[in-house]
Amino acid sequence: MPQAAQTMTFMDAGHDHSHCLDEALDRAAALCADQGVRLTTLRRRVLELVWGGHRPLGAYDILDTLKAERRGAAPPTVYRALNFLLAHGLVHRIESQNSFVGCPDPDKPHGGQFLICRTCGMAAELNDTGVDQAIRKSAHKAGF
Amino acid sequence: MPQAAQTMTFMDAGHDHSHCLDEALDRAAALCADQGVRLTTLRRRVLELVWGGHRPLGAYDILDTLKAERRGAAPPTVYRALNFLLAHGLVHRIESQNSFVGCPDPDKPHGGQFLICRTCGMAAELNDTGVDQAIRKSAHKAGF
DNA sequence: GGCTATAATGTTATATTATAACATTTCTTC
DNA sequence: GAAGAAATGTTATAATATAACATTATAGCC
Repeated sequence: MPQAAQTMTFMDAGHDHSHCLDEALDRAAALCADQGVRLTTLRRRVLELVWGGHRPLGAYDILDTLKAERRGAAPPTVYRALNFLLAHGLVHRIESQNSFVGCPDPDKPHGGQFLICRTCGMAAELNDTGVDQAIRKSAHKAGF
Repeated sequence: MPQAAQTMTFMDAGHDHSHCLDEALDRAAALCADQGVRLTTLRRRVLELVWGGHRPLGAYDILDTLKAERRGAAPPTVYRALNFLLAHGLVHRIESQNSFVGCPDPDKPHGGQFLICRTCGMAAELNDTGVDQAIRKSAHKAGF
């Protein structure tokens, strides 16, 4: 729900992001190995797509890409992979958009707020205990 | 997205909420009059249902009730009324649930966070500038 | 009061997002 | 390589939401 009040300008031109993606995939692989769960080809590919789209992707966007790559990709194909990635903190779901983004920091626990640019759709994950603390404090006040 | 970490107990027994509902409807009517927009019978009824359900209601929950009351209620009937109410700050949408709640304080600007009880589904609106401030601060840090 | 423009609602169809249920394949472990 | 578990394939359908156009009601004006 938190959304940026102002537009945001990115300076992407000329900057190669591919190594970021590789890093993210490597960290994901390591994290899964640690946890004894399997980052299968499909799951890895979905994670790659989520990361590769430089903004949040809908499940059916991902599905469209998968369909072109493997025979018989269907909604459950995508949703199962996404649910796995969500469960292990590798992606987040942006509820206000029914869309998914890669988590830049899957190792650390964090609160789950995003800033989403109204103009370009880009999302940045907030990783700042201030917001969590304020929520916690407010929740306490409200009797939760 | 913020959710209560703990369960919440309500002491509803014996407490008559009907006057709260009346008050809410009266305030809504006043607010619409101020803004020169029409709180029609249908919109008022939907607001009443949203408030009357003591927890967030889905659009199709509302639709089911409406269907029993007026011939020809259909999805657009509900969604149009809800969109009107949303636009005028009379209800909020809880994105994580695709559900709707009455806004207890439609006159004041506020940030849109909710605490949602994991056990009973009850939602309480946060109205605390601390959270907004923390988000704003964090957004600034992130370059938004 | 009747006329007109606009807003609201009715109506039908369909888009979008997500899951259920069961079959098949793949992987791990022994 | 056989058995059990996990993952994926496959088909169908549920749940949420909107598009598009027809009809009705309302407000403002004469």
